[in-house]
Amino acid sequence: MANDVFRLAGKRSTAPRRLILEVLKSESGHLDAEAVHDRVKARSPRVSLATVYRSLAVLKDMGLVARHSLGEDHGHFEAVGDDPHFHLTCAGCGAVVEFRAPEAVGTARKVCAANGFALADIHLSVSGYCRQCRIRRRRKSGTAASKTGAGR
Amino acid sequence: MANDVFRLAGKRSTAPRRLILEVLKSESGHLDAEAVHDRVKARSPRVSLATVYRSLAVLKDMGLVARHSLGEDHGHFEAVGDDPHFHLTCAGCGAVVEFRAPEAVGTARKVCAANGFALADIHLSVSGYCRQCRIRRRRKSGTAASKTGAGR
DNA sequence: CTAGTTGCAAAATATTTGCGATATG
DNA sequence: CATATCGCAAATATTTTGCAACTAG
Repeated sequence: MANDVFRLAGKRSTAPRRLILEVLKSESGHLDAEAVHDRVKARSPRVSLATVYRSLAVLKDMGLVARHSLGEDHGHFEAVGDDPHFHLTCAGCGAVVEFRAPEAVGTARKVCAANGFALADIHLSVSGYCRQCRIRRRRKSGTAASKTGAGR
Repeated sequence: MANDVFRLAGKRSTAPRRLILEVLKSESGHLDAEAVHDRVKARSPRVSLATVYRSLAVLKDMGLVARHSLGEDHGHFEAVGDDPHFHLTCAGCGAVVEFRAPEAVGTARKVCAANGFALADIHLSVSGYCRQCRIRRRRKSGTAASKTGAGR
């Protein structure tokens, strides 16, 4: 199996790490640390949340996992696959739609080159309101300081 | 003066709000909540950090301020100006370079339309390593679980 | 005068870290 | 067997909230 990814990266291949990576690969969605922890605990109850964070950090350093700030709130993690994609999120209900945008990659490369940077990561996330949320929104408009993303 | 932005938005024009907006407009950089608070305290020492957060939320709702997750860590705020721009950040030293990318706006619009979303916000941030940091990096490579952005 | 806004202190959330125990290479 | 990694609990950082006092309209 491709369990040697760790060895090759000079890291140890441990059960928690393998499990976490497996979880992220199977659930193609975007899980936050807590969600990953839940999935992992189902199979290995003694794995701690701290280990999940530490492992995610390692996996990210290895380039196998990406972290996104989807709802502008806390982090979401995702296995890095073959083709890069980005995220469209609904500011109302939090729904997430993935989309491809090769142009964005080109843009990023150009900008990096122009500034002497070595490209590491591209984060393109678009937010808006889905149909449902636009309707809901029309009724109760301008109630109070709503959700900002400034927060929590 | 354009102090009626608040009134027009159905919000009250208060000293803290005016000050915070002014701070963000003058310092064209990207300040985090604490930095904004510091600047504001210099002129009005009794303004609390809580108020800064609450005001930033209001300003963001009004579309006058944007929040970015630049270092992947905590939030940074910026006054929304005339033309939209994006950010290139160095994963090593945290340097931030702004750049324009009208294509990205087009891409975002298309994606929203294709999914029935009403476009609200575009976040394009590219990270990489600047020249200096690439050099620094070559020496001490692969020491341990470094900085992930998973964190703090 | 009334409701939106503030300050303060306490709470909530997300993530990190110290340390002794454990398991990998 | 040496040390990277883990689990646990405690620590940190960031952002939010309850509530009484204040103030803009």
